[in-house]
Amino acid sequence: MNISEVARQTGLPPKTIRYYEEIGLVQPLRDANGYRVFRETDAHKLGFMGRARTLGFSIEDCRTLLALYEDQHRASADVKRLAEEHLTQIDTKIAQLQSMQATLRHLVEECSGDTRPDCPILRDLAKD
Amino acid sequence: MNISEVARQTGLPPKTIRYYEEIGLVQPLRDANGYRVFRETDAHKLGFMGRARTLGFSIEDCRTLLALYEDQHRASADVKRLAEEHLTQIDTKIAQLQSMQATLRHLVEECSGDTRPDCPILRDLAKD
DNA sequence: ATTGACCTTCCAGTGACTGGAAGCCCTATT
DNA sequence: AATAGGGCTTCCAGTCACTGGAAGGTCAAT
Repeated sequence: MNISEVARQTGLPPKTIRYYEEIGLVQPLRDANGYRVFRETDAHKLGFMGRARTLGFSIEDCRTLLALYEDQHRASADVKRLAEEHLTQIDTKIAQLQSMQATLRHLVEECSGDTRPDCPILRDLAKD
Repeated sequence: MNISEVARQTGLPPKTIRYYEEIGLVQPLRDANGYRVFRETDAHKLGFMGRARTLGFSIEDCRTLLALYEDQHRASADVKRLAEEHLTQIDTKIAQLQSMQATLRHLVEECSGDTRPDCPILRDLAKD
């Protein structure tokens, strides 16, 4: 399977797949012409990566998750802990964004948004 | 005013302040010994930057906001538009994170988190 | 033989810092 | 006067996860 076919199957861009090879996440074979040859297992790993990335896991977390996936003797507790830590980070991030959202929404509502220079948004940013 | 004093006043790390000078956001004076000398206006600009960054505006947006702030003839509509666009991006980001959060929360709940290898999180990531 | 779509590698850039090394400057103490 | 410490300077490299682009080899069809 060539890179574009794996890209189609996984939804990952070829560039990203090459990058994942570079950082050691997959080791496709090579054809006589130098082209990468992906096995089913490679494609599967890359699909796994793609879904884990979609859930916001970092590359290093994904690496760990892949290793756990491939370890028959893993404890689900290890997976769960990783997921819970990540979930906590997501919660934190959402809270931060919601705080920005609330402030900004309020300021935007206050702003007349006409041709006059007076603006509560700038006033807020310029406050001491 | 030396850099550490401005850092204290604005809450920005000295490194960040030097970086902001490097990209042309402030132009502090220089003392005979080469030390940066910040005026009140510099400190004020940096405080403005800090608050705008806290609201999640990109550096380029901050640059625009600063220019609008300094333009006596600005229209508040320009400020409002920028803020609204940014708000939309925040909304989008929150929605994405909430989607991750929901999926992950569900998976974490399903996972027994014990010593057995069976794990719905990995099953989900490995699905076709 | 040529076209055009693949594939390859390598290098640079993104955003917004952050860490660290090497070295000058200032003040206070010995 | 020498030294210790802290603060200041510049410059370089690293972060994260790609992404864009250049230069060039390969393949299938015309």
